[in-house]
Amino acid sequence: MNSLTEENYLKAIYKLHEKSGSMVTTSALAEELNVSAASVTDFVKKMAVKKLISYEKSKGVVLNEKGRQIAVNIIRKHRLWEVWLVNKLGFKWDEVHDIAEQLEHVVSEELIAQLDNHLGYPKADPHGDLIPDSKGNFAKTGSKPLSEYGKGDVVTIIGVAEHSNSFLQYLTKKNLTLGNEIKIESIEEFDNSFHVKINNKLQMQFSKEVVKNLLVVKL
Amino acid sequence: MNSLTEENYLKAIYKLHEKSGSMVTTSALAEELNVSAASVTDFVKKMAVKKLISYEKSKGVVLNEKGRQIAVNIIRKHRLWEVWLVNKLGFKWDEVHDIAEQLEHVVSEELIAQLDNHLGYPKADPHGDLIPDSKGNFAKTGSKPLSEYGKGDVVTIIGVAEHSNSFLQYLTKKNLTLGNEIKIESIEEFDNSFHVKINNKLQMQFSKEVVKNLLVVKL
DNA sequence: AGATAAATTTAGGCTTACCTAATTATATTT
DNA sequence: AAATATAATTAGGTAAGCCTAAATTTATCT
Repeated sequence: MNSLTEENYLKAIYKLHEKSGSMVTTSALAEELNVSAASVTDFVKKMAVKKLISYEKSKGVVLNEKGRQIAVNIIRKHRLWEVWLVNKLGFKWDEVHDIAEQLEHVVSEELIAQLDNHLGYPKADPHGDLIPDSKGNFAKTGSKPLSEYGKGDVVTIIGVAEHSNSFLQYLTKKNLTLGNEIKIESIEEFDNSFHVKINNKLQMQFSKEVVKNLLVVKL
Repeated sequence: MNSLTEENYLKAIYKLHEKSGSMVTTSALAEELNVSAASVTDFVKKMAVKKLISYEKSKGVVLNEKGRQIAVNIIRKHRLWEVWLVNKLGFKWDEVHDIAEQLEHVVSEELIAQLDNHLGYPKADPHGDLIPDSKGNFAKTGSKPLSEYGKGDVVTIIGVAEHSNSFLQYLTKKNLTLGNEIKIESIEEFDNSFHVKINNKLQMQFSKEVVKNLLVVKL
């Protein structure tokens, strides 16, 4: 019924909307999907006819409920597969994205239900991203970037806001993983870098790029 | 590089060649793939240009080494996924084919290697079909249909020659599974049905369709 | 062997998802 | 507000994978 391409468009619209909070532009979609803007205009018109999205000429698109439902379901599948790849097959968190990108399109409600069960109904994927339930609802965690906390705060890493290999590998190299406790010792005024203490032991320094992309909760 | 369609053609050619032992005809492929004969003619010509197969006009096609390699690799992936679905996710042997049909096209050497390891390097799938190794070699079992044995023979079920839901469900209903021992008590001359004893306990009768499709080995 | 049936191929078209180049609409400068 | 830059759309085309109908080849029957 819905093609691979359609699923990828819906997922991309969802993702870009999360980031910007507003309508998703033709050029943003073209960039995200690596196709020309002309192709995007073409395709979104077709999706609008199917009522998956609302399209306002020259303005952009937003997901309709129907489209959101599909998008969230793909995200659910993607994240469950990532958990499987890491927890059951032994992949690293920076190795699973491309494989999950393929697996997420496999169609079988039964399969996903069984997989979810096999994994013990995980709430989050290996990067700390929440896994929506089969109805499309996300649990809320109240996580914020480390950058929003200040001197003296003690927080726990529960996710990342950036999924590039280079960032994930940086964290791995520094032995930083989800669950680590961070105490903010001081903040450098000049470059907004953070002096922190990890698990009450190791002293470290985080650049502003790092603190922006570490998602944490206060205990 | 190779499209979904191409993979399905190669797999179909492999399968039909296994069955007939000779060149695979246009009409057989059309039937297997649910497309028109004209589409098959078109497509096999393109595959021949890529040297995946040899195509003789109006005669049919055979796989080249390159095409066989791809076909066997897909079969390997299909069967490993079936093992996973049954052994890890709890599916029944008659429920896994369609899902494995999708999973087999996921591209990642690493994934398959890890999956194989996760499953303990199985030699056969849930239907007893052999799983080729990563080089494309099959272990040989010397299994034959039960129909080739005679009165007094004692054999063990190691696979099925027919994968339809109706046959698999028939076996399930009768509580017959791989590993069961069959003793041939007598053969009915009139309709070639077999009187057998299962695991030295249960008396049963098999029609000639059943005995043809049960693959067994003699101890 | 000649006639008929069956299988295969050729010819011409369609749809999907893409493209480039040209045009139009929107935003940003000056 | 006019000029310019940027973004979006329209127009026209392409390749992949399919189709039907017509033509051809191969097989089968008397």
